[in-house]
Amino acid sequence: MSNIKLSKSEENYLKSIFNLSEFGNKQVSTNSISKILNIEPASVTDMIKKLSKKNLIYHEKYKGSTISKSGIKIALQIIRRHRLWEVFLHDKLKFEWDEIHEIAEELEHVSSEELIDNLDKYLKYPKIDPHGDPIPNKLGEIDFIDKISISDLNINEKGIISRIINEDENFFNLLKKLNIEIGTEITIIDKIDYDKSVEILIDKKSVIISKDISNNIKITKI
Amino acid sequence: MSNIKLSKSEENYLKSIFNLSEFGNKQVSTNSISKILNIEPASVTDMIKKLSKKNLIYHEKYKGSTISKSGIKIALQIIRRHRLWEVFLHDKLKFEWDEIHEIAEELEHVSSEELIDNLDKYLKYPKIDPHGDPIPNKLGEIDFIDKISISDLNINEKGIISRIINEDENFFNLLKKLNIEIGTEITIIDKIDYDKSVEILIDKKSVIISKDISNNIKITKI
DNA sequence: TTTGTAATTTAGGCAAGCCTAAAAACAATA
DNA sequence: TATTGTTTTTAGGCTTGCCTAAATTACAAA
Repeated sequence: MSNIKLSKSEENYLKSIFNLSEFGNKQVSTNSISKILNIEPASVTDMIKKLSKKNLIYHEKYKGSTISKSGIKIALQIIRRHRLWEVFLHDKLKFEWDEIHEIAEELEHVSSEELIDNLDKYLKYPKIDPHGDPIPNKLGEIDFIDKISISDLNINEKGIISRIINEDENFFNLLKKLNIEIGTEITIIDKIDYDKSVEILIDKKSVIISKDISNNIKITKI
Repeated sequence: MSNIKLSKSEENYLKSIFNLSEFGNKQVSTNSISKILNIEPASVTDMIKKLSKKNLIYHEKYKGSTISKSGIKIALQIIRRHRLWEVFLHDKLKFEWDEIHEIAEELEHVSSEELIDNLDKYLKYPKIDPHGDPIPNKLGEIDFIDKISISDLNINEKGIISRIINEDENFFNLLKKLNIEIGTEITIIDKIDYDKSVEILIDKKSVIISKDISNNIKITKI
């Protein structure tokens, strides 16, 4: 069917639009795409026209863009490639958690389907990437595990860190310092109303983390 | 020093020029580059100017191009990336010998030095790729093993297949049929003067291979 | 309802990498 | 040496993906 080979740029736009649309449900503004990709709005408009013509997105002038069914399908494949490469870089090549994103950003555009399928097999069909994000399978199916934030737990409840959203180096270093990684068990000790920060127990040590930090860490309640 | 990031195109030109120059020793014609890359001579001239300005090659108008020291250095790094990916694709992802070239052609342009070094380590610092071609190390050093063709052996002499030059699918299928791969031992039974074909013994079976085929197979004498 | 501001689009331009057609240089040989 | 054919270069053009500046539209507040 739609086996059009997309350019690296087109793929990046499509992926960004998909991400901004929250799995295809929201209309996406030209400005938000511009900000995420660091490309001027005028250029974004150009590309929007291009992707519209290919029926990968729908666009209403001055209103915003919606990603189409086939657009979603392709976006999920790009995300699949990205996350599989992240697993490879982390598990096999022993890259640190914060170094993998940038490299995977390049590798994801190498578009051999067979390559990705063989990689998937080689990695034993992983379900999540090193950040805890779910990996779409060959068919684009993806586990939407409902994840909650640390601040959603009540005092004395326990959870396991399951996903880390922010990907930058400083955030990574902080987590390292706090001994937080995917799989770490935490217990809520206290919730501070004043600034919405949370006191949690990790490895028998208690730390207070800000609202900003806890928002970037998803957990599974246990 | 020269840590200029090259475009995919520039890298491909540089690699081709290096290959055509026989390790930097020969002047390369615009036409030969054009043929290898399937790009019109006029466009090749454009790129030659660009690479000259960057001092990666020297160019004498209407005469030809020579690759520079720094050009060779970069070309060897590109070749290193290519061959390491080929090892990965073949050994780890279990791709067939004839499928790896095209994919490696893409992967070689992902230009993280750390990625390649980690890959190298992960693959346990391989010395040759699946075609038997030597892999340059991090410093660009490469084993120039003097390899001879099948037809260079005399009757009754033995050799081990050490390098297969032609990379296309038909050639691959032929080799498969003949049970020829890297490491296979052969013995020369007869050399036919008429068409320079050679009769060889493989796996206790004798076959006659044409000059064209034997030229594409290098061996190590034993 | 008007008006000001922010978001978006249009218009025109630019670099990279390719192309074709034509001109210039070189090489081969009559 | 002149001629002919091949190789290389120049000139001008096109697409992609970006840019800036200016025009248009949407929206919110007065």
